[in-house]
Amino acid sequence: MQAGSPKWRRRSEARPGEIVQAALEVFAERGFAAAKLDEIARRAGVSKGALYLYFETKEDIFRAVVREAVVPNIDMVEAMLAQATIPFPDLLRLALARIETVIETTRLGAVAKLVVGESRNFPELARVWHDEVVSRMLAAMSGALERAQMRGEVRLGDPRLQAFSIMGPILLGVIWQETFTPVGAPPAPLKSLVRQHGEMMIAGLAPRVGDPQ
Amino acid sequence: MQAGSPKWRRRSEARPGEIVQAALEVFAERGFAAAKLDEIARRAGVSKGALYLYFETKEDIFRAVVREAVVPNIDMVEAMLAQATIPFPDLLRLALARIETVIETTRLGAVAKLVVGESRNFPELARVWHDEVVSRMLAAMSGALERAQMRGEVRLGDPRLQAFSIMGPILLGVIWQETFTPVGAPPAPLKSLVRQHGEMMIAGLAPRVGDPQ
DNA sequence: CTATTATATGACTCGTGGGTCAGTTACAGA
DNA sequence: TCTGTAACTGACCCACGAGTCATATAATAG
Repeated sequence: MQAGSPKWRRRSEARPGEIVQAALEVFAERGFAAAKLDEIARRAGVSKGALYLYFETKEDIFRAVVREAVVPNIDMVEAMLAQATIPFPDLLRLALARIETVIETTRLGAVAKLVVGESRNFPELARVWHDEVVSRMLAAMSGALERAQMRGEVRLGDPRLQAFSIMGPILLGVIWQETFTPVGAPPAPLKSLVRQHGEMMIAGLAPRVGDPQ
Repeated sequence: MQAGSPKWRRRSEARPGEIVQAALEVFAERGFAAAKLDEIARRAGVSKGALYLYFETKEDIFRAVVREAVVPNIDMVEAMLAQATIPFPDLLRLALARIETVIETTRLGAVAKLVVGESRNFPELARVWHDEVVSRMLAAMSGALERAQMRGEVRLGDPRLQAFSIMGPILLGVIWQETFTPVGAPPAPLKSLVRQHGEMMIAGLAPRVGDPQ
């Protein structure tokens, strides 16, 4: 054994983050049940035992993945949608572009698919995802729509349902990409999908002639 | 032991269907990995060994579930969308109403969620679902849109992307119902969602003034 | 009634992987 | 250099559940 290179190093600061990062990859690739702790440990560059220095259980690691990987990205979009000074069509175009960027630069899609797939077995996780991600996004979007309705920029209707109409195709695109493209389906071109959908929604949401203020 | 009531009966005709039915329930509740063959057997009223008289493996049962539970419903919607004589807005309203009925009267939503969740571990299953369900639905919808564009009833644009815009919110509604409603989120009112989304899409798809034929 | 066979049982095997822990190593402080 | 201890290892344990098979029973034919 060479004296110069230690077998391992003590790095208690950096470990948790590295483990979460490795776990994100493995969970995204295999799903919760099929992800093996040995593989997470290997990719994080530690032994399996080391995982238990920082996390209680496999489920605990899963929770950390969801919280750390996603929640930070939501604040940004939320803040953007809260801006009241921009005409709705422009606001929608901006928000959609931002969402598109987040999807393309993070593993958000994979995590979303993961949460949906495992929600039955981990209801608490579904609750976290709902409260900290989906619900906030939907509330921000509904809020913007409601204000736009009051200004007469958007036709009257349940703003929550309108928000569903806006967000739905994006979810479909993400799920398509994560689920069907890997098995040979033609890819869902997220960029043009978001753009065309946005323009269609702007047209579909435009107030009808003769609508009351 | 009483002579009058046999411990079990030979019912080789009815078994496979009963097993598939039971498996659908258990898979929908637990996901593939967490579903136990013992429980499927119990709900089907047989022993675990009997499952292997009719199916090779657990995966085999999963496949049978997907094929039997869903595929028959697709033909109907596909045929409806192929009708060329109806003005597009009416056609869309009819098709959406039909889809809504299928979702409400079958476990299609649960199976969809299941396939999405397990697609990484069972790519062949994702392929079956894509080829026999999603792709066909999308093709039927795109076809109707393309014909409507040629008749000048719908604004020009990539019909496949327009189909994504139409189908996306429905998927979102279904996933919402299967994922978040069980953990305390407000339900996604599928009926009104579909209706409002349909009207919005009809408005958003209407040809712009001055568009070429 | 008896023999035969298809159908069904349930105790069993065995691979797998989450979780444990006795021992090892890095490193800080004296 | 010599501890003390926090950080880390990896062989091990054991619960779990998919899949097997020797045995048992229902149905059927002769």
